[in-house]
Amino acid sequence: MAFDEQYRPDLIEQSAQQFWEEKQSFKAHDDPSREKYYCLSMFPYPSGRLHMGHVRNYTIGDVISRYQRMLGKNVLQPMGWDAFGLPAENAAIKNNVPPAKWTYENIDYMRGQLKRLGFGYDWEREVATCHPDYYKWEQWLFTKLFEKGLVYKKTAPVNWCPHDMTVLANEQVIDGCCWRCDTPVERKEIPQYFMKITAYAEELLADLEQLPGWPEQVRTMQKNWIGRSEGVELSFDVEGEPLKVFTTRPDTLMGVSYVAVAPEHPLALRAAGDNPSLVAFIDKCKKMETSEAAMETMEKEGVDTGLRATHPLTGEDVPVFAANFVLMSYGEGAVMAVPAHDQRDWEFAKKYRLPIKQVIAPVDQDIEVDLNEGAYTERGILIDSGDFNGLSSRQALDAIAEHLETIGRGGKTVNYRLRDWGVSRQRYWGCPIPIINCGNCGEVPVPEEQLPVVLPEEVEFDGVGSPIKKMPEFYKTTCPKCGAEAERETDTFDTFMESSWYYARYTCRDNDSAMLDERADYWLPVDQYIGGIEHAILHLLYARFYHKLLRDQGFVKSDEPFKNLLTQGMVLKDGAKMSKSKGNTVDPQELIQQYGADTVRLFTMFAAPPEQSLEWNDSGVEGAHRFLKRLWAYTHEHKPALGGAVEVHEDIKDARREIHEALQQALSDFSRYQFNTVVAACMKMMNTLSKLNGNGASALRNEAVSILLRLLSPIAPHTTHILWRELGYGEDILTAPWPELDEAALVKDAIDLVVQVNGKVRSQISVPANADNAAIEEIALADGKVQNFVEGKTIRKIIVVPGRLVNVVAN
RNA sequence: GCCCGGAUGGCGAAAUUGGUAGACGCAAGGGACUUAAAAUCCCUCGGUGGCAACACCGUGCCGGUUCGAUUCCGGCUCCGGGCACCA
Repeated sequence: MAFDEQYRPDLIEQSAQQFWEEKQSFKAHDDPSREKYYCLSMFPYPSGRLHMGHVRNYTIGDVISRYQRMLGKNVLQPMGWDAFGLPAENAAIKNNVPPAKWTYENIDYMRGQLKRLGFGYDWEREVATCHPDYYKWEQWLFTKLFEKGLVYKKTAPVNWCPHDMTVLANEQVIDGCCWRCDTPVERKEIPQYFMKITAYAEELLADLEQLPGWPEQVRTMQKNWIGRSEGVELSFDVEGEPLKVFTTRPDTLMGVSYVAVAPEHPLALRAAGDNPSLVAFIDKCKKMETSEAAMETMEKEGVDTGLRATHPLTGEDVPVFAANFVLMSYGEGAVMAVPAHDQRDWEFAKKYRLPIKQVIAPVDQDIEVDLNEGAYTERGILIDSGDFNGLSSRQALDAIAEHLETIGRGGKTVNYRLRDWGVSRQRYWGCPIPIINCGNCGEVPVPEEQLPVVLPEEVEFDGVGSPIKKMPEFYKTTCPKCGAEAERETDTFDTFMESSWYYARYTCRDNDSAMLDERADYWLPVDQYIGGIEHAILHLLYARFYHKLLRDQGFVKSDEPFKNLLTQGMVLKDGAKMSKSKGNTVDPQELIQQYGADTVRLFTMFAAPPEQSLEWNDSGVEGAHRFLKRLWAYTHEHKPALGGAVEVHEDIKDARREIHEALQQALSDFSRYQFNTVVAACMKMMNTLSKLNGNGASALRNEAVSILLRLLSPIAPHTTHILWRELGYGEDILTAPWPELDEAALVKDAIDLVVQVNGKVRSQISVPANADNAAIEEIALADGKVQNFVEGKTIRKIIVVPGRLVNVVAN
């Protein structure tokens, strides 16, 4: 294209993209002889159009990919679609279009948007999780895990709308009611499949230590989520049967004044038979939402079941309550309560007038314990605890655990907050669970040769239940074991299943005979994973779990899928996360049309550091565009004369130092992925260039423009691609070497220092670059302003921070 | 409720290891160019007082450590994310 005087992003970007397309610039080669770099951004749900969160995520990923490529790495940057999910079903009802059609159309549109933004993806590796070629292998792995015993079935609660007769997602429950018909939602226990993630709890926790490239906050969140706690499991005796409880405070065992069980605990259900108030309470608990947030914020209530539990050590009887705060899914669904030493138990005991018995006294005898004000929750010394009196809490843990073990009533154990992963969904638009239910053989996994179990895409979708549950042609089949008539499972998988292994499938998505092959071990682990902080726990934990499953299946050797993690901050608008459901999205399409992809990319990188949340504001885009126009106009007007070494003439010495100082900042900020200040450094460079004149200006201009274009190329790849060629620097900036700093350019003859008196800035001095501390102190004290401030005072100390400041302490 | 973050000019932000708070940009005001406008270029730009030199105050709030704190420690406030079926 002609080197137009006008900056024309539409033409520039089309031309650059065509060049990359023809050269297949971003096709990744499986070349074990080269050092690889796998850069992955979390794939999008194809909701219809890109939003600014996507643009930010994918720009960060693309900048890193292009940067690593210029450092010489063999880069893989793929893209795909997390294509199953609830929104497609909602759209299907709203627009009367089948979920598959809606999804594939969205994918086509959004792919076009990603291409328009110039992201360097290897599109040959694109995956869509709703395609049978993809989910076949997920089904296959599930059957293998079923055979290994890592999958099991049990009943678990779902949100149930009794009016629509349908299962609701937590998101579809608004203030305890159905979002469509406003009917109060109920809990319903139904059989569902679970993956034994708890079998990997210890490893998932321990391996967090292997992830120094992850943000500390994410590792902390995962650690807390897994929630390992060491304690004691012990059993009370209820009507001759053991009732197991777990406690992290066995030292308080002698202070138990009641035991509480979950409302759906078998004991509570049994006791309810002849107790109307208990029946009413259990019924009331069934009306609760299933989300933890709802459970934890509601008022703590309970009802005496009338049962008595015999204390394992004292033999005393204490009441058994059914309580709404006890979770059936955590531990054994039962807890012992010590009101004197646990605040929640204390509040409950006050409410129901239960005894509060102190058994722990503070080590420091000056501390007063007032159990009328609240529980004493610190550790201390045991009192009123029989044989254990006088022991410290720590000693008591061992002593009591040992004693329980001797009498066969319990012992030390480890408990996790982490629960097994329920993967059944009673929805249509998901991957069918590959199980056949046979009257003779029970649950039978679908044999490999019959996979995939394909989800029918041509369906009537009315929103009342999943259409495949009403399609005999789908669910009627024969048992693979005995040949009898049998029915397929009609539930589908949680969509987190698909997003837990897509990163691995990109490495070999053309393999139609195996889930993964040896290419996975070349590319994996992912060197840099980039995505929203909202995925800090669930998605990232499931993907880590899956990686270990894949490893144990022999597909990969690494223990962890993502070596480095960058959690992108959210793009907010009006103080809240931009999302379709909140209706506060900004459509990047208009901005791209008005300013071009490079402006949108540049502004997105400039607006905030990647990890910080970004409050969206349209103004400011203009500034990024102005910068690119300036760059274009400048290089058009001063086409640098190529060749020849830089002659460091006195006229341009300061300018060259400024250029290299900016380069130094840019190089360092690139390496720590802080792109906003990379852009700032480039702008500074441009400012220096605009003022450049005098002897040697032309050669410096040549050097500086070449540096600037290369620094900017990962961020604004189209503009820099065209300029690199038009100015004659080379054929393809993608293959240019990364710029290098000239340390000699940074050298200064004199250094400006700030002089403080008692920590307040009072003056500035200039000292020779080679001055020692004594000389600096002398110059500082000789300064007139400093003398004014120290007059009449005694100088106590002088602190010299080389290259920065002098602080004179005087009083 | 529990876990994890965040808060700096009118706005987005910078300050890499405790060392000049506000780099870079936006907006605003003033000026140049122009018949005019746009574009572009130049100047000013945290607050208060002052003609000025300069002084005092200032990084959500209260307190602490230090010669020196946006940065470290203790206690709050407000906002955001997650809480297992949104993805």
